[in-house]
Amino acid sequence: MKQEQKSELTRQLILNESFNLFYKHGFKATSVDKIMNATNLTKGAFYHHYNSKKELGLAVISSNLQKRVVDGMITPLHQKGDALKLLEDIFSTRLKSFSLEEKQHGCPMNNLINEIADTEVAYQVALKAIIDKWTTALIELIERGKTENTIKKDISSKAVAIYLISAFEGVRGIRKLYDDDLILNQYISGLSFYLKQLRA
Amino acid sequence: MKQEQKSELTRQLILNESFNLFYKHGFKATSVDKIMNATNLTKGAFYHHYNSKKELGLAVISSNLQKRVVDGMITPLHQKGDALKLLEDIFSTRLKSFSLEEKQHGCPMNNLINEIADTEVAYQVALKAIIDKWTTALIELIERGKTENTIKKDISSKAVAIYLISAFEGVRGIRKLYDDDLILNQYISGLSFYLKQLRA
DNA sequence: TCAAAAACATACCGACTAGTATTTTTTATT
DNA sequence: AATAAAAAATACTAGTCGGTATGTTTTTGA
Repeated sequence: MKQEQKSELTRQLILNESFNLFYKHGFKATSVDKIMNATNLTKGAFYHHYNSKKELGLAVISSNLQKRVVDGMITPLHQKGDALKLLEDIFSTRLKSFSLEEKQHGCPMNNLINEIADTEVAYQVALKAIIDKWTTALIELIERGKTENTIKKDISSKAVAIYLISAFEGVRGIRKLYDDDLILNQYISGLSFYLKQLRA
Repeated sequence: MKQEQKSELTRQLILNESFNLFYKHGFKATSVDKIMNATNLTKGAFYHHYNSKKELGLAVISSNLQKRVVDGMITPLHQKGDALKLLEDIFSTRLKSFSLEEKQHGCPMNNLINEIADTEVAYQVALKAIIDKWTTALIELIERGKTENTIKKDISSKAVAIYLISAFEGVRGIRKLYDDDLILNQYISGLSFYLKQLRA
């Protein structure tokens, strides 16, 4: 195999195992040793491809984490159809589709935001980039709804976007405390009412 | 000084310094050594009063953390006056009143929820107790609004409570990513619209 | 084929971790 | 004042942490 390909493959392996371990045990609680143990490689390999754990954290955020949010929450926003219905579908369907593990461990992005965003500006910037992307896409869809006369024109698209994201990330944290989905159903019910009120 | 009083004073000192350090640097990143350094006492004193770091964590949650939420978000709910106005005041006023540090470091409870709630059932239970208290108090106020005909009767009080808490905790995390209050203003605007729609 | 470079392995470093064992100091009781 | 008990200090353990230095193996290009 070509050297470059092999390198890329190793980096991807490290990234994926890191993402999983960061998600399950948190960033600080996951050591480089544990990550490399999961890859069946050694520390020497790690520090050949990355200069520090911090650099790895940033790479996980801007590749794995970003892709996850884009695929799950942003790309679906570009579908055709009634804007409000789309919003309700995406936010509630995604929540319902989560595995038990994903419910217990919450949102990988929100976890990182709350664990490490206030320890390093670099983490802040990387995570902000994802939230900004998400916000922008939401605003676009809400604006479309306004031009199509399905969404009230006197509300702030950005305020709605922020409120939607906040509630979604918030409930994914709170769900960690419970061992059933009641709280998610309450959230969905609350979301549903909220979106209804936005209809023109 | 009486022995019992001194003991209690020391425990309080440890609890308060722990809360501050957990808040600023996270639970895992705060070692027992660092805590005891902040108290100007030694490790021997710590393990005389607490059996483990985990026990300390639980004590911080059910004393400092609980008190903070009760004082800041629950007790104010029992005031007289229009229920919806009360809700808007409490959720937005509190947000605006936060210091720069409190904006940068987010919500102490939400931080812990996202950092350690999925690592130990005991943490889950302790944190859940706070959220349940908060939810119950919110539901009571919303129910009062219904009986006073200021809040629509066909909405689920619990769903509204959960949605309010979720959005509040969510935005406190997201605010960490930014260095200004724009996001908070967007949230407040979103909240304001949401509450308006609940009015009977 | 051969040397340079890249990929990875091994062994190690000093700093830090939660927790323990033991001793000294302070307080309370008689 | 003597004694016991509580509070706190000191010194330590075995293990983990991120990171480095230096090997060995594999791949590459001439």
